[in-house]
Amino acid sequence: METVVKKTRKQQIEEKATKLFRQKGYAATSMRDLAQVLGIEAASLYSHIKSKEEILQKICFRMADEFFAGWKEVEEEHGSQSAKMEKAAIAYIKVITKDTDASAVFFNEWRHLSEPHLSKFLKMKDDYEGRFIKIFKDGMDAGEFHKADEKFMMLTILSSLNWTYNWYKPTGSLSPEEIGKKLANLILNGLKR
Amino acid sequence: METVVKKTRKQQIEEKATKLFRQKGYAATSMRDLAQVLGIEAASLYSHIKSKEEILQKICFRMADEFFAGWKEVEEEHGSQSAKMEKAAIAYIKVITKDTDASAVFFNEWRHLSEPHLSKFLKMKDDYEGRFIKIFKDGMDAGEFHKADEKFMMLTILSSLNWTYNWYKPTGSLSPEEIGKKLANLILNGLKR
DNA sequence: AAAACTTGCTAACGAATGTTAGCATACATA
DNA sequence: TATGTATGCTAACATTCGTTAGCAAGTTTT
Repeated sequence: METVVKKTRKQQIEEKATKLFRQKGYAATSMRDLAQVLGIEAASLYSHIKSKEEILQKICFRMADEFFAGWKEVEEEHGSQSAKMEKAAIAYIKVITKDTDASAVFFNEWRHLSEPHLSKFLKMKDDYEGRFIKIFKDGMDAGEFHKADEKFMMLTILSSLNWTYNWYKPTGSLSPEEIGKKLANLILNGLKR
Repeated sequence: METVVKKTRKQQIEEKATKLFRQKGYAATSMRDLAQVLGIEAASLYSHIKSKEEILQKICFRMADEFFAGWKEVEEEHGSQSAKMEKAAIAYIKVITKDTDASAVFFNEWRHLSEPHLSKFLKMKDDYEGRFIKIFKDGMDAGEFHKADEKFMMLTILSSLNWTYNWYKPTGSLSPEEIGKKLANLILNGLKR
């Protein structure tokens, strides 16, 4: 006997909007596009939401919150920086794979946020990236990693992790944990054998 | 004595459009925005271009052509797959860093191409990615690389390379060649020492 | 000097945009 | 039974969109 969780209309709107924002981009998605997918009129959307941008804000900040929540697991790791790195990758990939549509919007559409939301968003992004940088820095200081520009490292590695939303399929052979492990391993040990 | 190359109005339009498409996205950039940057009326643009999308097409396919042209250098390399990999990374980064604005548009705005341009574009993208995949496959077959999913590899590595348009500054300390080398090295040998 | 090309303008077009006002119906709660 | 809440409609709004028509002036080529 399955429990059917009743989704509010507002939730349905946000879900469909997320899909559309990913497919066509935020700016190219009209409220009439969105309404059509739901089988209602565009004006009816406004019984449930305040504005188009409100939906984007919800998506972006919910994702941001989840990334920060995922970092808890990283903080519990007190071993090597490599181990920390792996934990971070796994936590990150878990969040992305849970909702690839929302991830795509998070990564690509945040620039359409208006102030002050945009500034708040960018501050959170900086904060998060800083945590990654610290792992590299600590690893280098401890002699565990090659000496290198840690910002360069962070950008390179985060870009690999970020990209997973583009190809991850829940039906694929790799679980999110496995993907995180493999990516961390590739980054730490390289391609060569 | 410097030689001033005269730019046609059409070239100026394409340059400014590239910048705007990168900043605001294709869909969110209006012809009036573009005209304003150039100090003319929106309607005047049409003395030089056929449509808004024509500009996007120019940008996307010029970049694609440059990536393919850069592959010539890779084909001249007949050493190890690692050496080939490095050549490919360098060629790739050279193209990206030559015009980061156009690169950003190339990577993020191609979905706004209409048919049949979209299909042509995707076919070129597939072709190019296939060439990268082959390096990994050959490297694995030759026992030079760890055994792994080569498509996974390609996606991971290309995403790192692609991302450079986001942070490269011509005034920075690293030349495009150096960046390509460093990235290839990071990928091949990993972070660990 | 004539023709062609470049560059720009004003005015306007039809379509699409996000959003509001005002109203109606069903359903759950008091 | 009365009331609030969720859900939806039609009609319309002001604005913006990409684009075209028609014209004019300056510059280059013939």
